[in-house]
Amino acid sequence: MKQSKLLIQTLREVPRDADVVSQQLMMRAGMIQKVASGIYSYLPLAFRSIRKFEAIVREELAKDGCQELLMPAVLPAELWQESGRWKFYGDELLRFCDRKAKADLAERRRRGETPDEREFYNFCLGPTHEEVITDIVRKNVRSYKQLPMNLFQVQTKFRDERRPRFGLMRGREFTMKDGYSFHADDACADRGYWAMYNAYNRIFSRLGVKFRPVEADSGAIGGSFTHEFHVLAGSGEDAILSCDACDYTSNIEKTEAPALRAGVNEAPMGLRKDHFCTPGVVGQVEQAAGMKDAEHDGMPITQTSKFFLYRVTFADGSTRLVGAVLRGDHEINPVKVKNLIGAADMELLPLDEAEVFTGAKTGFMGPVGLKDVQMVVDRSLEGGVNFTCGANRTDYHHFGLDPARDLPGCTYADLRMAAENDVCTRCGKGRYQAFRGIEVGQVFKLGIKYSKAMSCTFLDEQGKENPMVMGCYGIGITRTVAAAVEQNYDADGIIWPWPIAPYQVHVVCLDPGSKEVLGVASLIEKDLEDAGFEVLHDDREGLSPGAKFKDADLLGFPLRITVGAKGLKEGMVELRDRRTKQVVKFRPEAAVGEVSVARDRIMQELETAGGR
RNA sequence: CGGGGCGUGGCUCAGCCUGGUAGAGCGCUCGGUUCGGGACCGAGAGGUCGGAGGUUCGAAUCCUCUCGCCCCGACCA
Repeated sequence: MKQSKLLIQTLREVPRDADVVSQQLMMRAGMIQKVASGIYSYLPLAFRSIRKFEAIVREELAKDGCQELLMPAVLPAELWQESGRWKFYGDELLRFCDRKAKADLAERRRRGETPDEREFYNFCLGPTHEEVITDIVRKNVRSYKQLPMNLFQVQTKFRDERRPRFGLMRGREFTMKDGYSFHADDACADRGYWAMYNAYNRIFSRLGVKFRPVEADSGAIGGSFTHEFHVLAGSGEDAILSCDACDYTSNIEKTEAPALRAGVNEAPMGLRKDHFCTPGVVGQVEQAAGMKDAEHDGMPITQTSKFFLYRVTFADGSTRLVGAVLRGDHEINPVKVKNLIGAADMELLPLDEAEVFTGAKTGFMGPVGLKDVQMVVDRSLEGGVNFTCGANRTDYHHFGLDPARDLPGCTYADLRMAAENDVCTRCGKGRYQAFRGIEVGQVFKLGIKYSKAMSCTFLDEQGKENPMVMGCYGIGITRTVAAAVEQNYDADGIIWPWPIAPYQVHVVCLDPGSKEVLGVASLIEKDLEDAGFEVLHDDREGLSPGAKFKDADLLGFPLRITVGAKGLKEGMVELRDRRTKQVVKFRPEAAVGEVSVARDRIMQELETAGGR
């Protein structure tokens, strides 16, 4: 491909609204262009990478007998009402009405009524396709003999994010591979789950990026389990903890935190109310220092406590106040609290309400003496005594808190955020290491949530009707490509992993004005293409070598071949590795051999560096 | 949704405070000189200053409303 004919405009400067590296580089490299907030056009170079990643996904899924289909992007409200998600999904679901509903609405208005427009919405843009696929399967699959079945599509999805950001990584419109499996029983669904888990490992290994499968929170859906696949990158939104001794790797939202018992060797004292006064906003350090009496001249920070008041909402709509108590030096993990309570939704009680309820300013709220609050206590405090806590009186703290005595009926559980260097709860030997990750894939055992709600059933060997057991499996295609950039770049630009590089070799002709030089470059281009390599030939005239090199670095194809009059005087051209910057000189006719060797080396490096 | 910021040629920005009929750099076109890490000279094309209303003899500039975009937070997977 001749670069002079390629639709591309590289930018020297960073577009103002590009905030993350992948977005900056991909915009500067002329790969993507923003059309609206969170909505992008994929220009030819980006589209090539996207297609290549899709091809990897398709190939690996084919190995597991998955069948590809394509469902509509525009979905009728009825299906979503049937699963119950029409009400549940919130504003991320972009809803609208077709002309018929619009006419009905107009008619009602003409009659002077003021109907709620939202009630006329009868379609949405699909953010995911459980409903549609379940509808398809229930209409076409009746017998256990047809199961299991695994179906997927690669499709443009739309989620109306409140705040689109990070370019392709959190856009509103994006390409996703979403797959769904249907099974006759739980054991089969588990096998299907692990088959996809393995397929995803193969996919991301082939992609050539560093990644981790991590255990993730599955929300309040009981009995289900899930793994997320994360591309490791410093700019990742998710925190991941991974044991340095065993395989345990999990999203920090879910990571089990070891109980770090404190206050267990203390002689219990009574609860000393309003024991010390620390005017102003008080931190844990001041709390620790304030714990003084005849036996104690201050206490370690591990003897302090902190307190959070949440309002939780249950699936039936009822609400309750929940108080969570943690050691002062620990961080709360709200997901753990939510799951422990079994809440559908949970919010930190707004500060003004909390102050009215407890009668104290922030920093001085505590669990003692509050009525109608369900108390949950982190297990690090279990069996311990002589903690501090807020006194529910501004500027005052209690000393001598004994949860067992002072918080009757409280529940102990793991409520804190695990931290780097905590001892692993699985093996008890290793310690957690922290990573940042970009979630690019997820495998999820759905169970019978949708098949039950939508009557997706089959007849088993006994002729008995059962709901199918389902799994769902997603890969954010466009997000993965962005994540690959996020992980692979330097000061000069992108460094594409070979498997998804838009082109593999960039032939840079420094003197396209010279027939001889251009001829050699074109010959190399042809030889390489004939040998199966993907080549972009920078044959643009009137640019200085420096400008061409800068563009080549920015575009970041794995290999660059420089063809210039200077080198050709000695009969040589140069091959340069984008990542290592190493250069080898060779004769033009040896291009295919040199590039093949370089490719093999790069792929070798991917295997050892990528994946686990 | 709360808080903050920004909308001026394709891109990055100046001009706004203190109203007087629109600029620079990059990019693009043409001609010429250059040519191994973003060269130079000359000549050009390109903008209803996000939109609407108002104040004024006169608005990119002041006022009001509105739309869009970005950041932080909340939310979400």
